[in-house]
Amino acid sequence: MAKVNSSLVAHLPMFAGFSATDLDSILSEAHSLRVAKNNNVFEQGQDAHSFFVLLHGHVRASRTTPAGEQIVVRYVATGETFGVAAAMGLQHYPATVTAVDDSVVLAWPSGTWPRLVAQYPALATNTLQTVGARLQETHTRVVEMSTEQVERRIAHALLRLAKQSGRQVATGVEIDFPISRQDIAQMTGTTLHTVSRTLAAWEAKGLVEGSRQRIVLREPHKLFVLAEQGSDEPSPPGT
Amino acid sequence: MAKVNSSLVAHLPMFAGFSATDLDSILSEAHSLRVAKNNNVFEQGQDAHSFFVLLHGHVRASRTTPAGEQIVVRYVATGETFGVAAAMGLQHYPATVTAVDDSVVLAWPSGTWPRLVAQYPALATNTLQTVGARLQETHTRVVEMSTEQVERRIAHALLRLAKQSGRQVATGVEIDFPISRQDIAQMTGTTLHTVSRTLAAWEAKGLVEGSRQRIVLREPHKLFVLAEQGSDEPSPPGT
DNA sequence: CATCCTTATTGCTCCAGAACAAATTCCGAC
DNA sequence: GTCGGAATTTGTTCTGGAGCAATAAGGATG
Repeated sequence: MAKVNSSLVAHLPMFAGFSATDLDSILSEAHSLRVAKNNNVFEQGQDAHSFFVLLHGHVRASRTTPAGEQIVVRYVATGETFGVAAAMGLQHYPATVTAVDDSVVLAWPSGTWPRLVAQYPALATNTLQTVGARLQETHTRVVEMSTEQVERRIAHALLRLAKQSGRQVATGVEIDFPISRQDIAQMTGTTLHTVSRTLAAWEAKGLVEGSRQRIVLREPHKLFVLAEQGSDEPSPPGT
Repeated sequence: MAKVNSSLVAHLPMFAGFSATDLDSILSEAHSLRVAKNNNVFEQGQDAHSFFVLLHGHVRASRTTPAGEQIVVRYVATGETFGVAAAMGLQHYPATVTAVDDSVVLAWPSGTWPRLVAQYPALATNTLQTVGARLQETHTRVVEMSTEQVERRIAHALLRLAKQSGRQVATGVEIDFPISRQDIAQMTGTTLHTVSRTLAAWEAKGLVEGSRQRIVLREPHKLFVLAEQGSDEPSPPGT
């Protein structure tokens, strides 16, 4: 089994408050795994055999409806936990996780969770915080979908992606993994057509630049203003 | 301080796996509190001073956007936990919780959480499961909002409410607390106008009956079919 | 470098449902 | 029982963005 250096993961929220010895012990139960771009780490409905930490790369969690439509649940950045279905009491994975770039994950068999938690209770509280934060984000998304129109939702989604996985480049902040118009549509509850049109309009205004599977935010601040108040709205007086 | 009988809460998911002695010890840190209909238990943005279990009644959690629009995050039924912001690492409540009926809650100061968890680690794992389940529900809601049209979303929302807090009555299943068209609109991301029209149409078909703040599902099964496949769609062949 | 396939762009039509606008009904308070 | 505010219903108009239909532009493959 590949040996993982505890210093690589010591700073992750999942392992906050653990000594190097504890960490080594926890890591000894895990194995690391390469997942090539466009391959699934696991699939929706499968038995939740393992839980994971993403060491390198980017993966996407998505759900498929009975009718076959997909929506993107979230993108997972390096260092984040995913697939903790078993800890949440689920027998099966509620979503499919796919590598959007060549990625490396650390995997623990779900069976080890109860024992690890019994021995290191902080694992449970750390995970609770992570899951809690995700719940808040998802509520925010529900609020946005309920109250904002498409343009602002797309702006919010891009800003969030840039914050989570943005990379400074010459012309602005680039989203650091391949992402299609379709993906953005599935994150914002719209169609790839509308996303394409919206980005084209922004590109004409110099707010973003993009090409196939690539987006650079040239003017994050202007995008932020647009996300917060919409493109026309004559800034509320008295506020 | 009002004494709470441990047998009242022993069966709740929050306290699964606790002995009567443990329970008494945990309960000794809590106090119970009456909240009259239409009063808030706490408000969005306030310091997260306590966490709660609902002993009696019904409360609603809602979020307000900067622009002043409200959306309903969820309804809490008897026995459920709410306000566990502190356990999730939040300083402030992310939503406002309002009693929709005269209610009784059990409250623990947030400061007791770390100590309780240290002493009773199962509290953390139980809470993790609860929060995890809520995350899944919220994802389901996102999926619905992304892929279904209004009529089906309303049907799903009603069925969920009926499942959670339905009461058998002569003509069907009644939702066991006052809920307005506006509330349903805020749960499904639409307007009260559209909800009113939709319910009126269903009432004409005998699917539901309703009056001010009251809804009875007369034909839950038909509503279910509608929720799953829409009102027209000619049942997919070969499936 | 020719072919194929995936992704992206763009024009056009159409409609679900939002927005606006009144009425109307119900309930609690005095 | 009358008054006043909140909840609901219902009619009408309007539009954001979905749906449909091509076309174009990249990348990958052999």
